[in-house]
Amino acid sequence: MPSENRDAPKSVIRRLPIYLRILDNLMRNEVDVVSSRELSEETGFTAEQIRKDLAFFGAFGTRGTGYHTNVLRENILRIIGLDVQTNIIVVGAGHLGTALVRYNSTKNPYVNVVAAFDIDPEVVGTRILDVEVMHSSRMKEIVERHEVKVAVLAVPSKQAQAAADVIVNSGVSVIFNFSSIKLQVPENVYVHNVDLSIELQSLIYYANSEKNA
Amino acid sequence: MPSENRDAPKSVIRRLPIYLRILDNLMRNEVDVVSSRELSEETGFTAEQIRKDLAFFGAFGTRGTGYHTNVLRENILRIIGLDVQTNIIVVGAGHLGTALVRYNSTKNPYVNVVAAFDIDPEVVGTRILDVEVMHSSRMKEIVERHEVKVAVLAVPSKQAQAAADVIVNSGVSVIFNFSSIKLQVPENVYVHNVDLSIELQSLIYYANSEKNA
DNA sequence: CTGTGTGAAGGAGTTCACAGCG
DNA sequence: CGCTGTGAACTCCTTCACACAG
Repeated sequence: MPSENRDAPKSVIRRLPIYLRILDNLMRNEVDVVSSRELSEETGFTAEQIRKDLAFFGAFGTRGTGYHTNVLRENILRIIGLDVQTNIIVVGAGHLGTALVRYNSTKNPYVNVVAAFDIDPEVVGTRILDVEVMHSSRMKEIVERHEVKVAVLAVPSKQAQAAADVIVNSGVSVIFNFSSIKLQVPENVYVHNVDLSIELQSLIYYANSEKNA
Repeated sequence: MPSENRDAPKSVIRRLPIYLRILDNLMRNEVDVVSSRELSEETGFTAEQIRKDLAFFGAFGTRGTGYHTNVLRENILRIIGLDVQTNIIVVGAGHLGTALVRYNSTKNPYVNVVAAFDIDPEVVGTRILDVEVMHSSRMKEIVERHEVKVAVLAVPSKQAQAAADVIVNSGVSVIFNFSSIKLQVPENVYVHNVDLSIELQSLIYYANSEKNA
């Protein structure tokens, strides 16, 4: 019986929140039990893969029946660490940063945006929804007070490394980086890059190879 | 000698635009030649992997020397299909959509945002930078006139499937989807999903497993 | 003698096939 | 029987090791 000891494949961790969203929906519709086959239809992943993913962390299902929606949901919440509200900050209150504050405040359950940061006096002191935009010099104070775990980084590339340094110095160990530079960070800091230009450019390859129907 | 016949691994296609950006920088700095080792230092990928990626499409390098920056750049542009400007549209002119229009207009070379679309009378007729926000009913006309290849979809989840239907009907075959639902599209349409909630949630797993230094 | 191009070996993740429990 | 849990086979990609061209 495998447990949470062996470190989980990244691919599995990426899929867990997808299962979670479906389970949230099923809960709302008061569906008590769900099979890997049904999850397969919702997600597009194969049923075997879903069973393997879930079995990696333990045996949550009932043979012959399926998975109890709430049991599975609780377990996934616990595995990811979403059973307690997670505090995050957004660094950079430009257009993208602002959109990300709004997005995570309204569309992302389980996370709480405690503050946004910028260095532009024009925006410091303003609010995005009910989130205050503070000067970056206050980051450490806020991170410590709210035990912030994750920083979303959305500043222009030229300022990205400096902003990352401030983030690391504040004690945050996970950075969700939207800038297009490779951040230099200590080993114990985990950086996840999403580069929208790069992703769009690689899509163009597929747009151009669409000769076949 | 492998050529562009065998269909390229997705992993390779994802990395090509990263090489491209570095080559653009080298061109600006008038660096004529670059080795796989130097590209490795910039990207974090191993030198062998970079050579394999590039060799997949042909032998662009010079043994004992490295790659000629401009030759390699031209080849990558041609492989991806960025040697001609690519026209895209952004569907949804809310906060995220607006940020994406701005982002791609200013930060993404090689692509041209020809229009944004929405159905809210409040925003139809306004401009984001110099990009006009049009009613979705005009999408087909614009797509045909400008031979639009890619649509960026950033509307609320509830409207996402309807918007995707309009996009598909307009003749666009590649959708960059920021909504959190699984779009139902014909087989010949390629959908690339980026779900910011999901990605952030999976990051929280790593934030919580950071016990080790 | 340097750095590319590439077969061979290795590793990670997915699919298959089925044993086993409710 | 039905659906989960899981070893085994397989596929895809990465790393290794080295031949070979400039």
